[in-house]
Amino acid sequence: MGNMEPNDIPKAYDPKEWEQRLYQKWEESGFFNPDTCIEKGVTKPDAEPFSVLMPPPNVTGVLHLGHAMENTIMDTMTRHHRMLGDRTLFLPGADHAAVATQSRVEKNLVAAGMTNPRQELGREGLLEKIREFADDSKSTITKQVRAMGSSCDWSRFAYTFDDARVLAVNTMFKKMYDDGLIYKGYRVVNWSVKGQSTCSDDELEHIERPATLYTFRYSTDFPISVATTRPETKLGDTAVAVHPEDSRYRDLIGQTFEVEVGAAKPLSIRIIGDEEVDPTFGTGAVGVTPAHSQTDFDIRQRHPEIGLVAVIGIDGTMTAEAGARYAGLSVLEARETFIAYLRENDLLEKEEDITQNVGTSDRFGDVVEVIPMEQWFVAVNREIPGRGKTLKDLMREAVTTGLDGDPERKTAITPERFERIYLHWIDHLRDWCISRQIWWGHRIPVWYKKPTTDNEQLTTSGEGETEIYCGVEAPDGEGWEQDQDTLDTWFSSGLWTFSTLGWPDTEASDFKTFHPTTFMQMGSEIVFFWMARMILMTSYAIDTIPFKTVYIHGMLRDKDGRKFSKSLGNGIDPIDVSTEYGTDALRLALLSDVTPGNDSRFSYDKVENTRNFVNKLWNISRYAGTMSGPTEGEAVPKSLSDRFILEKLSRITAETTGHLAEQRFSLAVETLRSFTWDDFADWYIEIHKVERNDAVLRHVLDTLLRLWHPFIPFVTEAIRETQGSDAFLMIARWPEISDKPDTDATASFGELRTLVTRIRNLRAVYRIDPTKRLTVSLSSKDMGFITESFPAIEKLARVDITETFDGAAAELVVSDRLSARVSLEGVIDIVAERVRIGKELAEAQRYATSLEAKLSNPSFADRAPEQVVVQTRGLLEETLTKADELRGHLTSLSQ
RNA sequence: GGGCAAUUAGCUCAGUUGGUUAGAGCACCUCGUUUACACCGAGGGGGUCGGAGGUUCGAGUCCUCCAUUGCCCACCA
Repeated sequence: MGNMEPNDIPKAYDPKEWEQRLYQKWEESGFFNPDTCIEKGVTKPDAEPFSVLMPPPNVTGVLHLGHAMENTIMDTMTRHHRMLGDRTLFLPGADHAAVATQSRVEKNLVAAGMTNPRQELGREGLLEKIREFADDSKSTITKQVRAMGSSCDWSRFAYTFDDARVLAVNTMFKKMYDDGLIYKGYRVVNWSVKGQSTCSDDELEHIERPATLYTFRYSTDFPISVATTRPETKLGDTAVAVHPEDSRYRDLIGQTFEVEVGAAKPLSIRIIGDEEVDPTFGTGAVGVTPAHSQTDFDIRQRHPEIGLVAVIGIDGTMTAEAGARYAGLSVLEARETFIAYLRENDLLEKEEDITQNVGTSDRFGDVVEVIPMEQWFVAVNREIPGRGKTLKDLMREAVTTGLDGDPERKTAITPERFERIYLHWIDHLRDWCISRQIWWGHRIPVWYKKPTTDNEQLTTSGEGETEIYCGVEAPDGEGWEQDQDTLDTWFSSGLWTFSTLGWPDTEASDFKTFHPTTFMQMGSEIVFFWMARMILMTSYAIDTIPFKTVYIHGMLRDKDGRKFSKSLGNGIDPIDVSTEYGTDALRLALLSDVTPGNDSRFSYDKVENTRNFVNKLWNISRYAGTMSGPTEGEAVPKSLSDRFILEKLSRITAETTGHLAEQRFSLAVETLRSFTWDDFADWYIEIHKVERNDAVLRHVLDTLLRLWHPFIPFVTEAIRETQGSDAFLMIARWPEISDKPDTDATASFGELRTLVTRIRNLRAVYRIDPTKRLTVSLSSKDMGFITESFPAIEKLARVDITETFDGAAAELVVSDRLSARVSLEGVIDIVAERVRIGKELAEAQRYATSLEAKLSNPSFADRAPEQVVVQTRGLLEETLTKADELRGHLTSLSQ
């Protein structure tokens, strides 16, 4: 496109005219790909690498505003670093999201009329359905990410479930298996009856609900009463735990009671002493159900002599172990039956209504049962062979001292407080159950070979006759059958920063160049799921950190502070917003008023505001487009306002650069916005209309477009194009920071600004006809600093500046060196003006008094730093001078 | 029960290491058909920075306690 004439350019920026086309041009240019940037000479081959991995969105559906915010953060960082000349990679991807996706597809199938999709379709059939859904959703997602303007390298797109990632997952599994860090064990796990699968502790959502706390005795001759909210599980009790020092029960410790509870066979309850029991709570005794309680299972680890009886089965009904009377009943039916039994036999001592938190499956929604099963686990407390440390140790080191005390291998967390939260979480971390019984996911790379059945002796002997093989690929030979289970989706997510870069090939060029990655961002709700697992996997397998910096953001809420949710129906599709207001406006709105780690609100008011800003920038460029003459030229300052705008520009360049380096996105946006609108548009451009220093105006605009580009890539690139440039702004260089401050210009221009504002204020106060030009005379000890700006002042304040004049006038004291007389002959009455000046004088006197008080305090002079004292003294002098002048004016007005 | 945040103008929020008389956007009031922009311009009103103590020459900023709201963790059986 050629250089557009200013009147060819529409008055309002229309995002629809530009966004798709610009994105396509960017993408086709290949500059999203760091290798292309080097080939085309945009980036030096030895440039510093910068890499950021997109947290892969789940292929469960469409993206929401939260994703839009994340993409904006990542893309802003990416574009900034690309402009800094770094070898920049923003790698996109998608997550197969095991449970989440399968449960979504199953729900859809049920809604479409199926009763039990797993049965009706079988493993392969269901997987096929899920694959179709995932592919569909993947393409929607990538379209949305493009629409957000994300400058990611699509040629490197990674999927957590593609061949390269399967290789990484299996390699990692085998490595951990060989190191004894992955084991198969019979332990209690969280079991979702509805989903027919395990879930990890972190996949539980604790929901508060009312419950009844029953206090009862197992039988009349049992010496201790215990309390529970889950009476039906008491059929699996094998012990009662008391505090070892509790005088009430101390003598009973070690005894075993056979108690008849109306089930098939009596319970065998042993009294044990355990430090964890709180003797002051309830009866001071705990009925121990090792099979159906995580903490009780832990008690059994400490007291292996007690039994383990599972009374709830995987279908959520009572087992035969619970006794004939209960077997087959649902837990609720069993509860009622057991309570009825206790009542009949006068064993129930107390019923209390309490609220309790129950763990529910965050995917399937049902209350999770704790059930003992054989599952695969990652051992977090086991020493890693040859390293003398556990996985937990590594996870701690990575964010505190750095791995092995090496600060180069330390991850910095923003905001810092999440470091403490993370460490606290590690303290409570148990072995991680990684096996799932769902089908959509990485199949556990373990194969079993049963012995040949003609040897009857072996089969019945029940001893280690099954061969086990763990490997990256299936073993050779006949008769091997792969483990039916799949892996927790976070297992593959944990490898994300390196499985995407070529690992396990540690010689892969991407891996060597871009790992550890530079920057990561994520929502606070995912820190434990994901950040912790990435750190675990990376420190274990590669002995380094996954990323150098992680920025944690809060949750995006609606304008009333509510979460966005399907059930509330308050969801907003980012694409709708960007279609209506433009992607740039959306991006700005998502970064505004946000502080790290805290939730933020999204409202259409905000987007409207940012849209208006984008339009303002557009019109600034339209104004610049009205200038004639060559676009090149040294930006030589010729006036005070030139010096001011250049000085301020270099200052905000430094500030913006600093804010970006510290991920203070909101401050960066605010800095740029305020400069663009308040300084550049409202003052400098208005002055340019009389001073016409085109070179400076163009220089400022050009620099400003670069500074804005990482935040609002589309409109800035569009402006670049209307200017007739054929070089992408996307690969332009980030502005240099100048190191020669011109602070004098800032102060002097401030006085000019105050002068103009004061005159405008006079007009408003006295309701002076806006079209009437006023006469003004200026006086100063040193007029030199402002004379060059007379035309500007005359235009901005609509005045004519003269030497002196007679007649009624308002006296304005601008500073200690500049004051003005504004002719008000026949415009205002003297009395009103005296009142106005009187007010101003009173204010100055009040301020002077407070400054004097401060200075006369002896300890202020003693203890405050020299600079502060001098500054305060200067302020006082200025204020006193001003007060003097005002007093003079007041006197002259009364004559 | 433990931990972590938040509490600043009517609303939504900034305020980097304690240092000029606390800011922005929206909303509000007054004025304006100035040739970049009404998705605009000019001017203005509005806050004892949740409460109470404390440290300091000086506190929105640091400490203690309290209140309210939110989040995270935790199977008081």
